Amino acid sequence: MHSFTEENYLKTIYAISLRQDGDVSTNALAEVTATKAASVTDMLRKLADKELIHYKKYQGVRLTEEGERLALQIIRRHRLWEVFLVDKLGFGWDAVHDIAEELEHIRSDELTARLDAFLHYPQFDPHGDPIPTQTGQMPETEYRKLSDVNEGEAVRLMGVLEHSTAFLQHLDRCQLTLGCAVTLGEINPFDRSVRVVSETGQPIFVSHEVARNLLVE
Amino acid sequence: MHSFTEENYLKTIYAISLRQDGDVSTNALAEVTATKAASVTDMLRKLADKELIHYKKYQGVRLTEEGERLALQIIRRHRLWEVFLVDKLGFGWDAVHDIAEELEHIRSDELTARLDAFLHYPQFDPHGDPIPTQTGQMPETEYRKLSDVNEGEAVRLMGVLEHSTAFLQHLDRCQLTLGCAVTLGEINPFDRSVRVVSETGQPIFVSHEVARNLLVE
DNA sequence: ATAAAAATTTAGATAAGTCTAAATTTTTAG
DNA sequence: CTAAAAATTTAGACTTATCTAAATTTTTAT
Repeated sequence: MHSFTEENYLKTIYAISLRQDGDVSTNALAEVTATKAASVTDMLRKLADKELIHYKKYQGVRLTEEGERLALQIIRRHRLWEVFLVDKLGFGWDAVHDIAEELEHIRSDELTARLDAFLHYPQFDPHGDPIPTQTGQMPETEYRKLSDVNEGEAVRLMGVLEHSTAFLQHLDRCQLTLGCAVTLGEINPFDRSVRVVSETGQPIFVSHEVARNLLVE
Repeated sequence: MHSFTEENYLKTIYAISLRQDGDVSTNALAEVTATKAASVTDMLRKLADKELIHYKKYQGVRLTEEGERLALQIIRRHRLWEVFLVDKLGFGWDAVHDIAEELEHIRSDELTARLDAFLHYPQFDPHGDPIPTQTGQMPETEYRKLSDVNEGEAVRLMGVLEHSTAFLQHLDRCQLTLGCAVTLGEINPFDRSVRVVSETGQPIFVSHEVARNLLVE
């Protein structure tokens, strides 16, 4: 079987692949896993031996089919546990990442299936990220960034691109909750900040930095 | 902080201490942890350095106050997760031990407290074992073994001493469920097997081996 | 009381995952 | 196009938890 650490590398390779095209570099992995490039190289050799990644020295890596299957399994478990922590245990959406990071490594298909049923087969986690299916499909979403929406459009907040505690707590303070409907007011041409109006009619000022990290439909 | 492995040793030392008096031997630990005596010795030196156990070479070990506090914390988490797995996810009581063995190592006091509340502060796990309190007290129970009960007495099944899957499944097949009331019929003088009669009037034959591992009140 | 048996510890080795420092390859800029 | 910079890999070392084999201590049985 593969270790806790190997699972984290697979998950990280998948995550980096999503936000760029081409292969994933050693340095990018070192940064995200908070290790040194030399350590990453060692692990890549190991994952390549197990045929979980395609790896050519100096050329970066890409998951094999089996590697991607495993990565999606881990992400599925992570997101299901996040739903559990928020919906059932009442944690804030900004407080669940680290705990889910541990829970995701419990490799029991029956546990995952029962948890899924207990949560009524959720399709999205508390941050709006889609939950991969049992068969390893990542549901497609067609969300736009709030920063790409035009003045006057009415949209609904569906997810976040940034998952840091600081960002999520900022959204809480602004009353920007997933699922809430907002209408775009004028976009400030100087700093591209924007005023949005929530269902309750309350105006909320949103910086471009925040708008770039909010997904809407 | 202490490792996953150190936690398992503490838990094991506590468990062995309960079922014998005097200090716990290296060999006993090696057997339960499925390692070799030499490996146990190494770990004991380490736990002694951290002042989690009292250890004198060749003399066996005993938990310090801090060691016992940690052991009870781990056992508390283990048993709370077992309640979750059985009561909320619908696992059989014979199928939860291994999964709880992994969940117990997630060291978040907030997670444990919220799980406890979500489960409505259970006092016993699915096998009738008491759940240590948040402050590290192991609730006392005054159960007798079914093998010590006299003919004609009416008792209620409250727990098990043996936790193997095989034993628990045997009880399921006999319809011997925790909480069920039974009256003792005659004890066979030859093999000390006993006939018990359940609430429904159904007679159940119980070997001495089984009776020795059933706790009643 | 002492020799044999049992239990325990020590010594030295291994595997996983990490590190630093040095070497190598690839990329970039003039 | 080539030299410097950046990225990556290799070499050698460390830590944790384990092992086997040998040495030591304790217990047991005569």
